[in-house]
Amino acid sequence: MKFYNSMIMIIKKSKNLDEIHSLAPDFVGEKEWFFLYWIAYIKLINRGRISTPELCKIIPISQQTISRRILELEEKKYLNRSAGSRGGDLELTPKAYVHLENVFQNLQHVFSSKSCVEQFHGKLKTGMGEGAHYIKKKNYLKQFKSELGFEPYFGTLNVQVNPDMYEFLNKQLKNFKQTIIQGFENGSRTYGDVVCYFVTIWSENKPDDKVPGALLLIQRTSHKPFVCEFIADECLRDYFPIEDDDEVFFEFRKC
Amino acid sequence: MKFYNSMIMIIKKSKNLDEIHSLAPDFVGEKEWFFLYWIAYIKLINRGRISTPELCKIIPISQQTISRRILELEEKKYLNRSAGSRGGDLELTPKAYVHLENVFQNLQHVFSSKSCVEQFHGKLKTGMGEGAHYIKKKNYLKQFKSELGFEPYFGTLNVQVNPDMYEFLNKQLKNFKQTIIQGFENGSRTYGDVVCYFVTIWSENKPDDKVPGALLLIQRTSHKPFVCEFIADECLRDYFPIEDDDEVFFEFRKC
DNA sequence: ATTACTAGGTGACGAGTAT
DNA sequence: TATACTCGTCACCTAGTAA
Repeated sequence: MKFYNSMIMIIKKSKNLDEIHSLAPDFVGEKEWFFLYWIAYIKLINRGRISTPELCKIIPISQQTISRRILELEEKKYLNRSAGSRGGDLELTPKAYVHLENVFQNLQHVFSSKSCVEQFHGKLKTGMGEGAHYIKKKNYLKQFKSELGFEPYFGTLNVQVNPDMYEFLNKQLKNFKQTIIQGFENGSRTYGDVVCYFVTIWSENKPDDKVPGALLLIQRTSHKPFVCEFIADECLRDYFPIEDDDEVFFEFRKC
Repeated sequence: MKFYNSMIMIIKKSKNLDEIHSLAPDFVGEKEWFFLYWIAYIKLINRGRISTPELCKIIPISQQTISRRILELEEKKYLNRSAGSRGGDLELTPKAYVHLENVFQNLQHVFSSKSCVEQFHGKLKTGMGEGAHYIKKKNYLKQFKSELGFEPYFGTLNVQVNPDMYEFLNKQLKNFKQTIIQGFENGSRTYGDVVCYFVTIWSENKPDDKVPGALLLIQRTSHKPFVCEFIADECLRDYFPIEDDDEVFFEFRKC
């Protein structure tokens, strides 16, 4: 239980108002925390005085509420307004930074634990055959076999994931096990490196039949955003079987 | 302006409700963000199913509101509840992690900018003379002179800062310029290393007369928490002059 | 211009309770 | 046990406006 304490800077509300004040005269709620966060961030880029109408343009609350919130937080010693009225220079106290830092540290834990999202999914789409074009090259093929442990089927499985998932996936990629297939030159054309991530793939049809494969990041292709290309040692379309717009699931294999 | 965008995941409210829904059907407010944050953190330590009454013990909101919030966030595709009712296993979607990560990244900016708090202050207190005891040792004295550029006055200035400031100061210390004075043995006793941070010190009396000095972290002393010991090349008590409980200000010299 | 007070309307919270 | 509904209350937010 004490483990949770650092996370919760908001003491559980009680029916008795006096009790709140004796327990937490400097109570900070969600809204107040965000206000401090906004101010801290704004101070990074805009040092100096900011008026409440200016803040109002940036922060999604009204000028009146901003004014009230500043007064409250000043009262509770989270803010100092060095200059008098007329665009006073807001400053967060160390007390405020301690609150921001608590959340920051917890978020560090969240994002440093690699597997905060374990499964990804998307819809099967028909690719342009670009991926297949690459895979067929003997030079790549040899490396696939040695690096991935299988000789891939001559075609890629194109899975379109939603933008948020794609964004998150991209940011998390660095945490996952990868291998790089070296590029090469073939007369006139240059074939770039291919980054492969080790994944397992499955479909709704056979949720317990997870097939090992690889997610490819072909460096030089202009592959559409939000589409991931996968390879495996057989034709997954036939294996599962699946068709366009069917849901495809995948997860990264542990390092 | 576009610089601000990543910070604001809460679209400014509008009078027209329809407008909100067309602009941001998946609006996440402060409370909702914190809810996702709490769930993310709880999932780190307690993988598996959690019931709403259990969450209620941890999160400072009622079971009813937790239930309602889960439904809302499920509706907006921030949460998935894999199992049916009866303690369903909550899971954040990548969309939710993107929101958490935005705030996380902004906090990284806040805390990586070294000088988010520039000035510290506290009240002058009379020390136990422990600091002075150390400074008098010739072995330390020599090093102070070479490392700090001055021969310190035979006594430390003890400044008591409030707990929040002390906590924040401690966490931020690693960002500041320091030098280590090597410890030594003197027959029976061992004198530990002393970490010195380069600071400037001033008082309310002479706000423009900032005196260079050093903040000492004497490794082996059991110096009271929340008290910082400073040295300078003269007796600061007489120089300013200041007495017990007077406010003393200090800031770290830039690297 | 700015800050901040008052007043009024609304949305959110939690108690009680059905399922 | 659990989840989630209804409903009364209240806190909070914004508009208007004073200073």
